[in-house]
Amino acid sequence: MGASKLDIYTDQIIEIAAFAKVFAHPARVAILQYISKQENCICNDIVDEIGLAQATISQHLKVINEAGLLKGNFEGKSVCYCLNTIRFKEFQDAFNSYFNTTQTNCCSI
Amino acid sequence: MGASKLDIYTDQIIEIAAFAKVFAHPARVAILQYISKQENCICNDIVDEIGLAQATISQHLKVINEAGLLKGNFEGKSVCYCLNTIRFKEFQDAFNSYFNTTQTNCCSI
DNA sequence: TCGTAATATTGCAATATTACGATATGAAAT
DNA sequence: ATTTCATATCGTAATATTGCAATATTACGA
Repeated sequence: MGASKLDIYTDQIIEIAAFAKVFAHPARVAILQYISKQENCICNDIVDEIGLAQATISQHLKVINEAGLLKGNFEGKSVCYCLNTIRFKEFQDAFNSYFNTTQTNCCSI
Repeated sequence: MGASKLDIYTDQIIEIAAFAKVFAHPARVAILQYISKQENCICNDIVDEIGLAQATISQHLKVINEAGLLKGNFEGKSVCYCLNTIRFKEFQDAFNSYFNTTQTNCCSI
């Protein structure tokens, strides 16, 4: 096979995995970090910064956008991609919620 | 292609991506959650709980273990896998550190 | 020692991801 | 209107991941 069996997991677990997937590639981690630092973030800047082809960056941006992590002006020549900080905080909260409820020790070795 | 270009990223970014990859599959998220709840966690219990084949679970456990997230008794018939809470906390701290330094807003749309 | 129970490894098929060149699109400038 | 610039999409090749059956390993008990 190769496809994930999604029907056997709870919604919370699927959400965490989906969130983690966004960060599971260094290009996307780097892109998010870069976007948060810039006043005006257009794709070509990111291309120069990260060192991947424009098509590849655009593809990663799509993944980030589909996760709801972008906002801004998507039209015209001077696109301004920005981090959706509210959504970003949702990610952080979901991770922390998962981490904080998954720390019980089961044995003392 | 298909392989990641790792040489163009900082160590922090590669670490975050590697950490996220562990959680990027619902089976591993579920396994970690399950392990943390049990007194004695042996693989067969997990197989029954998660609903994947024993070989598949074992494979996911290997990924989790290679990330340093397991500890316990790995020998004999009655293995006891436990969550390495110290390492787990390292993951949480790395994520939070990344999240907290990546929240600056770049435009006000 | 032999069998058994529990877990790991191997090999393979199906699918997903990553990367990039080529091309399309869309808005602004000329 | 045409060109230009910035970004998106398409097509495709390379690689990675997921899942499982079959088999190997390993420790314990009879």
